[in-house]
Amino acid sequence: MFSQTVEYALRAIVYLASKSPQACTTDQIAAATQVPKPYLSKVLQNLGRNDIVRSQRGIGGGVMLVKTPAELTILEVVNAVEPIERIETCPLGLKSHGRHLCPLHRRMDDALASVESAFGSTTLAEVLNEPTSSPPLCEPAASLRKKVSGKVV
Amino acid sequence: MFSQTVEYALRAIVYLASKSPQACTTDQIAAATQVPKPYLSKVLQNLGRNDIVRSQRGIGGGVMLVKTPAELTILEVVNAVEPIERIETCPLGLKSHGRHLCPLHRRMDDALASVESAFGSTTLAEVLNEPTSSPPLCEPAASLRKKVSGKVV
DNA sequence: GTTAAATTGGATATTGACGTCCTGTTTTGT
DNA sequence: ACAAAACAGGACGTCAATATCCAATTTAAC
Repeated sequence: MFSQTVEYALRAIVYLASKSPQACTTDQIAAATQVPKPYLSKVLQNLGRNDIVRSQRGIGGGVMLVKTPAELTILEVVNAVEPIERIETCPLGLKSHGRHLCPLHRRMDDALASVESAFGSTTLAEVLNEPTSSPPLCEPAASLRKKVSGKVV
Repeated sequence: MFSQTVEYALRAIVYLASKSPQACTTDQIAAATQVPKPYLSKVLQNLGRNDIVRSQRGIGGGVMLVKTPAELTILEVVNAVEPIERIETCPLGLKSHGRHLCPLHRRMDDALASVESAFGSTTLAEVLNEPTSSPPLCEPAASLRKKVSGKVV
């Protein structure tokens, strides 16, 4: 139900949030999130155009969050790469229904609303700070440092 | 977020439920639901293979629901054409996470679960019987009969 | 200034979703 | 038996999502 692109974008943002406000290179993010690097760069470009991340070219450059993890919600990220399209009007174009959805589309839109609400009320900070035995993107005990192209960060 | 195919399948099933236990032709359903007829026939074939509908060839034949509208949930229809895939294990394949999802995927799966739950607890009968000013698939006042290829049913 | 690091953008596969069309098969009514 | 109604299935076309690759551009460090 969620596209691969959404999954990739969220992984990248979670990683960036964990490093925030530091900038990270596409290589770093790709290694940590297991997203194909060439495609990740497209996803990050997209996130850049939608003002979720900011990028800096050249040596020492990379990508960083525009907002703080506490200010950024999952919904903003999802809507940047693949907007959740609520059902506003009757998909059959029945004029008389107007803004009033039929019971079927009412329920479909309710489902969309619940997803939107859940994602909109969760910040990246909440995701990162939640006490858990499974920290996002990494093995609980072992650090990922060794895996990141031998470069210790 | 919901595919076109899911939308089409649900429209067709709602229509069939409204005529249940009568059989309807693909032409009838296509006209009432505004789904392209050739594609609708594929969707209905699919619903047939998944035992949601049963079809009868020849004159007077058509497609009908296998269950009664009261026994059939929206979820069953959705899962027949495009199963809601819950996130069971860590998409990054982190062994140590095992069945325990990280906070990010926990929240994504929670969203899926809420959709699954909402769809699973709603029967077609409930959709049809809900008091509303916008009955499913048709204009509130005018009947659709005149539109259905001139054949009064 | 030159070089190396890093993103940007364009061009190009590949795959599945969406959609169409045609032929074959089953069934009913005459 | 024949004709018409109706679904079944395969072949095909189109387009967007996914993914890759390469050349161009920016930037920091020496």
